Amino acid sequence: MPKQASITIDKRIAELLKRNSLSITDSRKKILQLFLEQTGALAHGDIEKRAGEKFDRVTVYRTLQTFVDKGIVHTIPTADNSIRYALCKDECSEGHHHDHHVHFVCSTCNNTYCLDDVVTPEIKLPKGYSAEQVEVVVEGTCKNCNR
Amino acid sequence: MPKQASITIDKRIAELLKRNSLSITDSRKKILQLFLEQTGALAHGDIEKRAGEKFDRVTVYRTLQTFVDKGIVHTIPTADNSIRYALCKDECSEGHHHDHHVHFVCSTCNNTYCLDDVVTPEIKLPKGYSAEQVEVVVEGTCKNCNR
DNA sequence: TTTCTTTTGCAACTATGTTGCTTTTTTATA
DNA sequence: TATAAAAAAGCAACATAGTTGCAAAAGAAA
Repeated sequence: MPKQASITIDKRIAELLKRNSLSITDSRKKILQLFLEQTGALAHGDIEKRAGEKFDRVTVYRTLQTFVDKGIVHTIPTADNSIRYALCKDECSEGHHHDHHVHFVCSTCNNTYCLDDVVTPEIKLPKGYSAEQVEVVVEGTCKNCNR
Repeated sequence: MPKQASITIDKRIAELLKRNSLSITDSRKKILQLFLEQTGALAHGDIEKRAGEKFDRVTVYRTLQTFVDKGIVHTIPTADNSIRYALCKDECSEGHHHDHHVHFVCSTCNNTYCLDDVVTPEIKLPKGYSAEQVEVVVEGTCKNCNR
């Protein structure tokens, strides 16, 4: 990786953390880097592994929780009961996620993607029910695996 | 409960198990009864509690897994990472779930419902992606809690 | 009833997630 | 840039969730 690029990413990360009044620490930098380096979503386990056993499990849990609280990442529910995390777009703010896109789980490569351009549809509910949030998870084959 | 009604339910349960070539056992009967007795979905923990500590944890896990495999119940992913189970409608068969309805989680009473009459919408995916299944979970306030 | 098959319960284990507390790191400020 | 206050990390211990192998028990079939 060229030095220039990593400086840029470092700056981006530092700004992101400052904007959310979070201390700039190794674990937070590393975990954010993992998210920036890749397109898909990450499960807690992925992060633990990819961080190279450098951080305590508890630190990873707490860091992810902090990121969710601050609106930096959002969670994606999946059928296999393993929460995945993905970076939020800019519209998310503390305590208020605007996560109106569809999520896609590839059954071949098992990656999870945010389809940021696919908005969740309106759901017409029966009388008496009112919706606060709509989660759509599509399972299928992704771009790469379909080739 | 009138005796007549419970005989009917017992018969229904026995038939359901036979149809799926499953032995008729206490735990299976009891767990199916829990599902039939209530409108919402059940999490593993709910079942363990409501079965009155009569069965081993392992038995409950295995029973639920068997029911999922046979297409008797289906799972509902939720944002809090706790899989919930609900009875399938008749169209489901072994190894092949036809679970095209929307699920609703009430943020007040925390119950999960199958909205059998609300079908999942078509999702237009970006080029290269193909869908096998679409899961829609709506969070909001249910009929009872909105009153 | 007896035999064969299926299911259960138990024990032990792995994985996942949480909490309290101490030490270390970061930040703000002098 | 040294230092005090605040925040975060690490550790230990615990709690919950889920899995596996195996022997005992229950169900099905004859």
